[in-house]
Formats: sequence, C-alpha cells, structure tokens
Amino acid sequence: MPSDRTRALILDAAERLYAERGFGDVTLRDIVAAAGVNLAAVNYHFGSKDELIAELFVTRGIANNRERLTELKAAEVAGGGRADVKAILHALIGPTLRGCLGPENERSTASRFMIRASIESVPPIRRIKNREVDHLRKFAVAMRRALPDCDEADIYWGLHFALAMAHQTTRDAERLTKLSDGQCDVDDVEAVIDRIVDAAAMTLTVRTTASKSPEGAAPARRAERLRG
Amino acid sequence: MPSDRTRALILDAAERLYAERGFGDVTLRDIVAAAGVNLAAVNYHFGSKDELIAELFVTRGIANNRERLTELKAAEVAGGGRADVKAILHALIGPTLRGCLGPENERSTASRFMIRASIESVPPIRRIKNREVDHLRKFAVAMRRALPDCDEADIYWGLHFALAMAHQTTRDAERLTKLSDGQCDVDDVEAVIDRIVDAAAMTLTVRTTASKSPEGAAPARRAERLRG
DNA sequence: TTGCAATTCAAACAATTGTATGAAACTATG
DNA sequence: CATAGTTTCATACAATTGTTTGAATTGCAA
Repeated sequence: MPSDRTRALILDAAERLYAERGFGDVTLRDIVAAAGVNLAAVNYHFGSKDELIAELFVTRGIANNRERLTELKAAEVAGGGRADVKAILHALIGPTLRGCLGPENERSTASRFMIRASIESVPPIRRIKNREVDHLRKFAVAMRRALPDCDEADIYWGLHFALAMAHQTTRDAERLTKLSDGQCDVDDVEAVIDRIVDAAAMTLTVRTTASKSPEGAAPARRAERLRG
Repeated sequence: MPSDRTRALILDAAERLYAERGFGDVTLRDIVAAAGVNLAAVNYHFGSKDELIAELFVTRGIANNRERLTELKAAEVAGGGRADVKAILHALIGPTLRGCLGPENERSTASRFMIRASIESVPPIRRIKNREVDHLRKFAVAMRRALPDCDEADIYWGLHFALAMAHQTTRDAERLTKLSDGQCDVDDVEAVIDRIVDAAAMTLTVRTTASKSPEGAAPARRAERLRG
C-alpha cells in the first residue's frame, strides 16, 4: 500500500520549480520545501535527484509525444490517409507552443518543463534524449507522403526549422516583444503557431527562384505541391 | 607593469572550457588547472567568478557585434546605401554560424562561447544581455529600408526567425544529422547559411497565398520587393 | 491490541565550490 | 643592494548540495 501522495507532491513541486527557474537554480531543499515534505523523501522515493529528473522527463516527454501524434493522426484521417504539409507542422509544434506561450495562467508547467529540459542539457536527460529522433522520424514519414517529390534532406531541414522557430520563440519571446516594442504579439498563441507553420511550410514548398549562390551551395527545393 | 600573462591564460582557458562543457559543469578549479595558474589568481585578477564570465561575455559580444555590423555596412555600401534582404540576413547570422559549424579545427571558441552564453542564462550574463536588443535594432532599420512596404511586425518576426534557425542549428546539428542519416550536411557552413538566409528571406518577401486561418490570425505579408 | 512493514523525520556526512588569507617569490625602482 | 609594490602560491574557510542514517511515526493485518 504505497503512499503515492508524497511522491506526487515531489513531482509536482519539482516540475514547477524546474520550469520556472531552470535546473541550475533549484536544489532538492527548494523542492521539498515547496512540496512540504521531508528532504530524505526524495531519495527514498526516487533514489536520487537525477532519477527524479529523469522520471519527470520521460513522463512528460511521452505525454507530449502522444499529444503530437494524436494531432498528426487526426490530420491524416481528415486528409484521407495523407496529411497536408501545414497540418503536419501544426501537429509538430502546436502542443508545445500552446503550453508555453499565451496568458500566464493558461500555460502548462509540463510544456515549460520540457522546454527547460531541451535547453539546459543536464546529464540525466542527455542520456535519454536519443529517443526523440525516433519520434521525429514519424513526422518525416508523414511529410514525405505529403511532398513525394521533395528532396529528402529538404524535408529534414524543414522540420528542423519548424522546431527551431517554435523553440526559440518560447525562449526569446521577451526579447522579441522588447525589440518590436510590443508589435509582435506572442500572447496570441494560435497566430504565432500559424506564423511559424506558414514560414516552415514555405521553406518546404516554395521553389527558391533567385539563389545567392548560383553554384548550387543551397540546393533548390523540388517541391511542387502545396495542399494547404 | 601588470603581468597580463596570467590574466590572458585564465581568459583563454575559461572561454574554451565554457564553450566546450557549458557554465554548469566548469569550476574555477577546472579553469585554473587548464590555464596552469593558481586558484587564487582568478579572484586576484577578476574579483570573482561572475566578473570573469561577464568580462568574457562583453568582450566577445562586442567583437561579434562588430563583425556583424562590418558585414552589414559592406552590404549597404555595395548596394548604394541600401542592402538587400538576403545580404542583411547574411550579415546577421553569418559570423556566428561560421564560428560554430564546419570542421572542428576551423571553429572559434569565441562563437561557441557566445552560443553557450545565449543558451545557459547564467546570472552575470543575464544582467548584461539587454544591450543585444539595441544591436538588433540596427538590422531592423536596415531591413525596413530594404522592404519599405513590409509590415513592421513582420520584419521583427523575420529577424527573429533567422536568429532562431541559426541558433538552433548550432545547438541541434547533431540531432539533425542523426535524424537525416547524414543527408543534411551541417559541415558545409556556407550552404547552411544560405539555406537559413533563403528561408528567412522567404518569410519576409513571399506573400502567403493560402492561409490556414482566413480570419486573419496570421497577417498576410505586404512585401512586394525581393532584390536578392 | 500487537507486530511488522512502510514511511517520515531530524540530523549528520562527505564532497564540492567560490572566496579569503598570509606568507613567499618576483619585479622594478631608488 | 635594498626595498616597496605586485603577483603567485598553498592552504584554509564558509557555505551549499546531494546523500545517508537511524530513530520515530504511521498504517494495516493478524
């Protein structure tokens, strides 16, 4: 009859503190204080600090991946087995962005924790992170179906850029707001998502006409089809 | 007659170690060991660990900004007072990327240190970082000149996306390589730069035709001119 | 109730880290 | 040479951190 209460309290407090202040600034004593439990409880229930972090990461990672895949499947069903480019990108970056931007009270600690985890590469997480590639491959497969004539490398670059823009927007939202004097509204989450999706979709579907380096340093995209 | 030798040794070792392993994993003892100097030398020459980091950051930041501005000015001169979109973006992301990608031996510890600094937001750096916005504003001004009819917010988003793609590419080069089974060649630095410049330029200059959200969540770009 | 295992707790431990100290070594000037 | 100022060095200090320990407490079954 294990008492999961303390365990859950620790997980909640740890996730919240890590999401807010990052891994470097949060000690076990901070966590147990926030959770209202004894210091030794962490080692009793999780074995070590690293195992606590790892458990948080795998749990949240699985949930996040599932959310993305659910949206991808839905898009594939809606498209009769083949999702279109924008829908795929939307499924890839939507879930995370929705949890990280927008009004403070609507953000999820889960998403913010995952962003932290992908920023500060702390050892226990680094060891697990390899599985992410397998997850992304599913989106590459879907994208290849949506753009059968597109160069394969370009597809990977497109996914990479979509993730890059999404990721950096959650990181540097403040800088962007300051730089633009508030003209860039990062609180309108769906608009931000659409903007990033549009940008990434363009890199995948628009043929570059005037290349700066004519000797082919940047290979021309070979996509003809845009079904958004 | 101050002996700058020890000082320089510390700066070099610190920059290299921070660039390689990040701020979290490097202690003063690691630095002095690598520099071959005494532990107390750090506090003697810099006052504290934080001041050492801050000095590194401002020095390298200034150098990096100067490099970017030099390229921007050159592009403006070449364009008769007005640089074109791609040239501006090239000046913005080129210097950093050149120092962070490509063959190991050609990378600069300076660039990699700056990337680290922008990733792990350590207190002494966070305090200084605000000046970055003023620096970026110069690129916004140049871009407004290149795209007089472009919506202002779109310009900021474009710069933001360019930085995002560049930044994330230096961070996740390994993942991209693994995901693409080596099909995405991140070692061809100039090709990568061109690719990112192209992508960012597209978000600024290509009018989106089919928007996913017709009620205007993602405002249509208003740029007509592409002078690449 | 009694007994036993699971859990909680206060306290201590060991290691690490940034910083400070005071003596020693060095350098240049008188 | 002598001496004052600068720099280096070994060492110690104080604070923090993850972890461990052993006793107390709790919850439940016999």
